[in-house]
Amino acid sequence: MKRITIKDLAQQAGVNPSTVSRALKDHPDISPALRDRVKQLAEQLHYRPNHMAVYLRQRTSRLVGLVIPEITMFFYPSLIKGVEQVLHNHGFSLVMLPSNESLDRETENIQICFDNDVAGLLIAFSRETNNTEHLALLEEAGAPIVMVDKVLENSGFDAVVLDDYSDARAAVTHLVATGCQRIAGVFGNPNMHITQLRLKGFTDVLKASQLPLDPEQLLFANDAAEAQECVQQLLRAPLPPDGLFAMSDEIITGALPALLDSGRKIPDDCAVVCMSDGLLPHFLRPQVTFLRHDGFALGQLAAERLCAMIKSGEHLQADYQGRQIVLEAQLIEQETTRPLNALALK
Amino acid sequence: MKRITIKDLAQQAGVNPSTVSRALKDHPDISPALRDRVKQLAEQLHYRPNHMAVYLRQRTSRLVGLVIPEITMFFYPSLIKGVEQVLHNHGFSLVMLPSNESLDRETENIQICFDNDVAGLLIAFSRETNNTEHLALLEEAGAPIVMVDKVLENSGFDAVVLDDYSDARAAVTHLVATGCQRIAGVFGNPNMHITQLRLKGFTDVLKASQLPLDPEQLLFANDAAEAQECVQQLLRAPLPPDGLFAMSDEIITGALPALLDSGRKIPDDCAVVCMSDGLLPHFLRPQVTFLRHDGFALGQLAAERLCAMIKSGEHLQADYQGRQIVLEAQLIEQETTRPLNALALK
DNA sequence: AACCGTTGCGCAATCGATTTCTGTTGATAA
DNA sequence: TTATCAACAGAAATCGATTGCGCAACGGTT
Repeated sequence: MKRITIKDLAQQAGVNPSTVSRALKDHPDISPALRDRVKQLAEQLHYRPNHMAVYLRQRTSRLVGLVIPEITMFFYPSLIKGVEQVLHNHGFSLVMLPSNESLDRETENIQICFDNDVAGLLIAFSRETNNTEHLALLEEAGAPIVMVDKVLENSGFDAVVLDDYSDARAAVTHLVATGCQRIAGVFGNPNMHITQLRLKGFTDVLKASQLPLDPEQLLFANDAAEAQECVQQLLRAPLPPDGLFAMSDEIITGALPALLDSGRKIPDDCAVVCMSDGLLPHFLRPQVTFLRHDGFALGQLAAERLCAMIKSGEHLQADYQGRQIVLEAQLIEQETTRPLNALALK
Repeated sequence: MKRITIKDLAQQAGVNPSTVSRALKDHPDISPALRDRVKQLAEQLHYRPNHMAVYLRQRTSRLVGLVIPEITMFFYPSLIKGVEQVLHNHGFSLVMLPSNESLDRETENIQICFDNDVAGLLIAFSRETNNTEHLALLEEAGAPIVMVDKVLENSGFDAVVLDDYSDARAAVTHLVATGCQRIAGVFGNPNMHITQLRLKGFTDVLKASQLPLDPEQLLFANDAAEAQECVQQLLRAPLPPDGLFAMSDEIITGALPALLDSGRKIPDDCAVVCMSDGLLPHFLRPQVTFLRHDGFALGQLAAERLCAMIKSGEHLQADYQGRQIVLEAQLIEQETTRPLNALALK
């Protein structure tokens, strides 16, 4: 019940608390003999410094806030895992703060970070968020901030992202290359920056390929269930698609069952490609060709960057410019797209 | 950059810091006039009390530790979400501490909780854990502890669990009722208590039904990929199963593709049933009959119980006995098992 | 012998909020 | 008019760890 404090150690050792403090952190002022004696005593009594007291004194904790739009089974588990691993290696603990896709809640989460004197913040914005005003509180408090995955442009903060535009291009290009003529796209919430980028990648490829860009073939869904409905609707159209692009794990998880339920053969009736963390496609049947967006690696990168900033304090300089780190993706081909030489057969 | 403290308010208001403190928390000694003036000032200057200082003084934080074996896309996202929702409603923040299925790491996580003076702990044990000695540190510090999902028996701590034994029975019984004769089971790590309970449920039903219990039809897998291999192996046997029980989301995620890849028809060649959070089966094809284990509700229950303990302090009594809360599950029938009247047809 | 630098450690302030103990008003009752 | 008691607010201690400053003791220098 009773917690051992530095005073207890001091009393036991017959020295001043300040001396104990210095001994424990190898201050040169303390003689090796006393230092060892104190350390041994601390060991014996299972002394553990009270973080709260240290935080209070040093005005910063060993906590890092992770604010994400929502806790889902898609993508974020990987990201969280990557983040946590790196943070732990650097001696930080993770405070999980989901925003439930609400700006208000996101703002509140920032305040919680402030209240707890977090050493830094990792944030993926909700779909309601379109500026970074609510980060000012923490920024002014001197905490480093790294945006990850769902970011905003021109915010001045560091960003660790995927190349959403190019990666979407690559995915759609693959679909085009296999001979699709009417390609539909199912996207996440149109408010999100990553949706806009992926959508632009999608449309740019279709334009460049001189393929039809039917607005009715562009659908938006907030979750897997909505994506399922979207695709069902898509398939009822007089001219259904022969190629489908799914923007994310969440989308493909809804889209694929809808395709299968309609009795279509993949890829013969409709080829499919998506962007994915890479876990799910391994277990979906048929296995989907996808552009691998490694959430784990993204989380690691973001956390490493944040830890570097915490250590260096570089963000405190008046003229500090946020750095942007882009993680490369990888195309993983599966049987849901026709073989590339299908083109030659046409 | 500068943080507003209670001293700043005191200076501005021309009173003593202690008076400000009292005014802000509606102490009867403070006149309404002054109270309102101070509150307004606090509002104006965006005063936020420093949690660390409060923690230090009051010896308890608004942080709750959540220790789970691993961050995966299966089950835990739901659980975390449920936990977080309830904690947030009660004004607590969640510190995420994955153990990576390691007892050492789990022990370390407990220490981190102790160091941060958490108000309470929610824990799902790693598969290496078979006693609760490492919780003593926190217990002695007076923190309430609630075990959730992956628990140990006779530990004296509160437990919020599913009825693993009965639920497994129900699932297997359903399989038997639809006429399966050779039922195989794929389970998680055999070290886990929940595996043992579900395994016992499984075998008890087979025994009671006088069905063969071939040890080669009992397989254990640590993740979805291993489950996939297990089932592949199972299907190569001279007498392959006509019914399959998958213990969890993770298992079914590997098992189902293996079945499909073998070209089998479900349920005609092999009926399938699993235990699941209920999210995934909605998107798997074919849709699997499952016993729904609601992770979200489980997380909510556990967090509610913990918050109640934090408030009441009931766990501090010398003779406190941990309470057990069992969440009921629900059988969700799908096309992966034959219709029940198949029995009559035989 | 007077001086100086170094070593080794204690004193006390500090972080921000809370709380106990006091003390000072002003009002009311005697 | 004085005793008494609210109402109100300040001083100071407290939580645990850290740190600037001071200082004693000792060895070496001139």
